[in-house]
Amino acid sequence: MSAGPVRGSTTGRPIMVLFDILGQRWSLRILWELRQGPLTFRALRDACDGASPTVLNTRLKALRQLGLVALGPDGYLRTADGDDLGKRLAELDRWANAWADRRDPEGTQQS
Amino acid sequence: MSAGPVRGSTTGRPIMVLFDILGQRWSLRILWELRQGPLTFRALRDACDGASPTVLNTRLKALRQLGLVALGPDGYLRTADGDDLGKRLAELDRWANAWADRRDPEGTQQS
DNA sequence: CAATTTAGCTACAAATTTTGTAGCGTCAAG
DNA sequence: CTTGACGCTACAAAATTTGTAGCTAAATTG
Repeated sequence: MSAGPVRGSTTGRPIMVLFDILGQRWSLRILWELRQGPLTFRALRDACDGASPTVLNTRLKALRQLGLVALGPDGYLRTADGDDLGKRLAELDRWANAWADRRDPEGTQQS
Repeated sequence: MSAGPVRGSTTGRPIMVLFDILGQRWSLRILWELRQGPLTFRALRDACDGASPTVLNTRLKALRQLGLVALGPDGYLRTADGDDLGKRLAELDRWANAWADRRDPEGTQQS
């Protein structure tokens, strides 16, 4: 009943469970892109710079198992918990903007 | 002047820069483990379940470039910004605990 | 001074993850 | 019946991560 290579902590500490999933590519992004309502698998893929369907599906499965995302009639959407977590990401967005400003007040970026 | 395979977004949006680094294994964990003061490279390695020195160093380099972590006389430590970000992780910890409770009120985990 | 310890960090092959492209099976129009 | 959109799988190539060994430099010990 073992299921392949073990990744991440086995302690069961909630924060570690979270780190395990969020520390994989696209997890944070998926949660982020779902902030304004449901997206179909394909729309989500597009929103995520065309992440491969393989990873996308793997992540969605994991996020669903953790009860953060669900698949509804209109596509994938965040659950209440996922939305709650998503709000933290919104705060992170605000923080990141201030942080970037602190590091580069002029905003030296393309376009 | 290109530097190998490109990873993550090139938009320069701060939140994406953050997602890029945090969405790699060990990044969140490193920031987390540094919450109570400096740790030497080796101590940090131990704290992170023995993450390989290769990745650890790669992450530390990136985190230093982003101004989130620095190397002081007593080892690695979070900068003011890193500490600021770290506080969000502490909130995330609290959230994660409540979340886990919601999902499993009995707390079916070892010790 | 020489031996030991501790530090940060590099080398490198094996293992695992991620990418990119193609396409399947289903279902609802047209 | 054809078309199009849906969720999703297959699979090989490319990139990342792991694990172990060990290097160089600076303190510390004797």
